[in-house]
Amino acid sequence: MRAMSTAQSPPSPSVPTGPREVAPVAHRAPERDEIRIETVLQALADPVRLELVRQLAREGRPLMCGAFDVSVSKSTLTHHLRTLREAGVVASRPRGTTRLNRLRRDDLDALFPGLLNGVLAARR
Amino acid sequence: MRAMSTAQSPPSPSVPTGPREVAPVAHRAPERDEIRIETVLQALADPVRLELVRQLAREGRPLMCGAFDVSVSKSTLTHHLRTLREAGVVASRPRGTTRLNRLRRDDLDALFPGLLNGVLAARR
DNA sequence: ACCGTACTTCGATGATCATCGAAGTGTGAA
DNA sequence: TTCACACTTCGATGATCATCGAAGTACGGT
Repeated sequence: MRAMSTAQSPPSPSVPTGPREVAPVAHRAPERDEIRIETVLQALADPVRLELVRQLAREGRPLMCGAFDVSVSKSTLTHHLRTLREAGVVASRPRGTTRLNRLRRDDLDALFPGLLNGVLAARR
Repeated sequence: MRAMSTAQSPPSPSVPTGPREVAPVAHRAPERDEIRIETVLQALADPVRLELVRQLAREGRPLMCGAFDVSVSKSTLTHHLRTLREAGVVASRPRGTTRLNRLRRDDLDALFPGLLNGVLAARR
């Protein structure tokens, strides 16, 4: 659904690109000033998602979806990464046929100094 | 239910005080080393509970249940305070006919340094 | 054009949870 | 003991959500 995606030309010259209320990309992430603490905490509160954040922090570099070591299905992993992305905890950009997920340390540290370090300091 | 409560004397001298597996008080809170980050984040993730923590931090002293300014029913407030208590975020002790709720800053700062400050630093 | 890999979307399902009112418990005071 | 106040427990309800498999989309290589 959502029409053929490969089409890059709108059906008619009217409304050339549209008002573009949200952004053309499917994978939206909030700007820094749009990140809300409730959403971030909600995102971090899930054990699987917390583990994803831990692995990103431990590796210290972006990871593709398939590189995470969690015991959930592919679709569930997508769901969790989307939750983290929409909360502003991670950002992701396509890399060939895969997708690189990056921990938004700078933004989180700027908005909630100490939060991420405190969470990561917790003993397993 | 739970038998007549007014009875203060156990039925028999055997098992004078009992092994007391869980503690005689109804309001249990985890010891410092029992506090888990997932539970704490889960507790902080709710908007009402986050507001309770904010008010406790702002006042800088224990507050009785009735002193919180939130727009939920009495029973819902009890539910949220219990969630915070069982997560280890607050501690509460009876004070006459009321109950004083205290933010467990020391324990949280020791376990997850920076977390609470980061959360409280978030702009409303 | 075709295939395979990598990820996403969809719809369903079971579990958890925030919410409430009503009824219960406990404490201090009259 | 009786009352009023402060809080808790209970049971119900609607909402959110983690989970999955199946089907869809996108991209790079052959």
